[in-house]
Amino acid sequence: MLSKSSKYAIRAVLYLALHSSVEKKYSPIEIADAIDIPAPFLAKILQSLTKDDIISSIRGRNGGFYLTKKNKKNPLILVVNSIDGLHKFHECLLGLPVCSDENPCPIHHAVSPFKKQLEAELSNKSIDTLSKEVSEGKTHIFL
Amino acid sequence: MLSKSSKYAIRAVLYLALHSSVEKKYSPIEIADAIDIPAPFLAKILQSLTKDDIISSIRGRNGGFYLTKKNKKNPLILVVNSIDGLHKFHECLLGLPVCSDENPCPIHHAVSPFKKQLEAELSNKSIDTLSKEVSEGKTHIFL
DNA sequence: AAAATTTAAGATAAAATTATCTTCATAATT
DNA sequence: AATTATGAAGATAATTTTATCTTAAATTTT
Ligand code: FES
Ligand code: FES
Repeated sequence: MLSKSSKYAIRAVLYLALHSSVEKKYSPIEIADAIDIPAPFLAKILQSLTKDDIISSIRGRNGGFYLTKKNKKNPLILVVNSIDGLHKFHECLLGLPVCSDENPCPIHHAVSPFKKQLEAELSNKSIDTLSKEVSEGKTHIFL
Repeated sequence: MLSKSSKYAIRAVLYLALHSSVEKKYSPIEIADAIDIPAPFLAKILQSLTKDDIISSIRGRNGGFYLTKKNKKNPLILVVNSIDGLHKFHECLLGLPVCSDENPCPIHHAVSPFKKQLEAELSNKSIDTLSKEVSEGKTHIFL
């Protein structure tokens, strides 16, 4: 469903939402260590998210990746969209060329409501909101 | 979520459930043509399912793949289990090492019920039942 | 017994995804 | 201006998944 890149990205962005600010920036290595994912791969992902203006970065000494207040107001689905594309949420789980209530595959009815709910969840909740759930200990981005 | 192999397998098994019997067997090429997937790849998948006794085959002239009545009584999840393994249904969608209500990731609550329902659907409905829905035109295995 | 047809098995290849490395540009500090 | 720390960009590599091919074994028909 989600690529490994998207998974890493979501966790990294939430990590930045929790800990970073314009004053406190993070290197890919710091983030990767914290959430236990490969650092050079994460670096690539962060670059790509920066290009799409979903996270922020400053290079040079004392530089790093961080989230502005504006960044934190975005819904998390921007991250998935930037990396995997939204079509991931609209594809048939059995690989049929279209997924619709009109031409459902045998598992469409079990699957479709949840694809919609997951997409809605990621679209409606801001990065900020989701990161607060993490800081409150309700959810986790590493174990 | 499901590998391409599993997707192809599910559709091919349902195709066999619909059309095959001990008297009427199908070659990988016939099935692949019918549901529009690559034939040599499907052949491998069918071999593997045969080894796990989920479908039946007879080789030599007039041979082919088919489903016995017993085969049709099995739940479809056997197919997924044989190819991908059931862990697919128990993994965290964000890649955390465990997925549990105790240590949920930020999207666990949106996702977990869906995984359970899908697994239940595939476990409770037999191949026979699901193929009947296809024959009644309620669902589709190709478009 | 020979020929024809079909699955089984294993080797190989292509493509996509995941991961790493190396060099360059940029910014702050000294 | 030189040094140092950092992200950006692009090349490369490893791994996994997907796909194909080739040969062998089995079964029926002739
Ligand atoms: S048609 Fe297969 S999931 Fe909707
Ligand atoms: S913990 Fe992530 S889906 Fe359950």
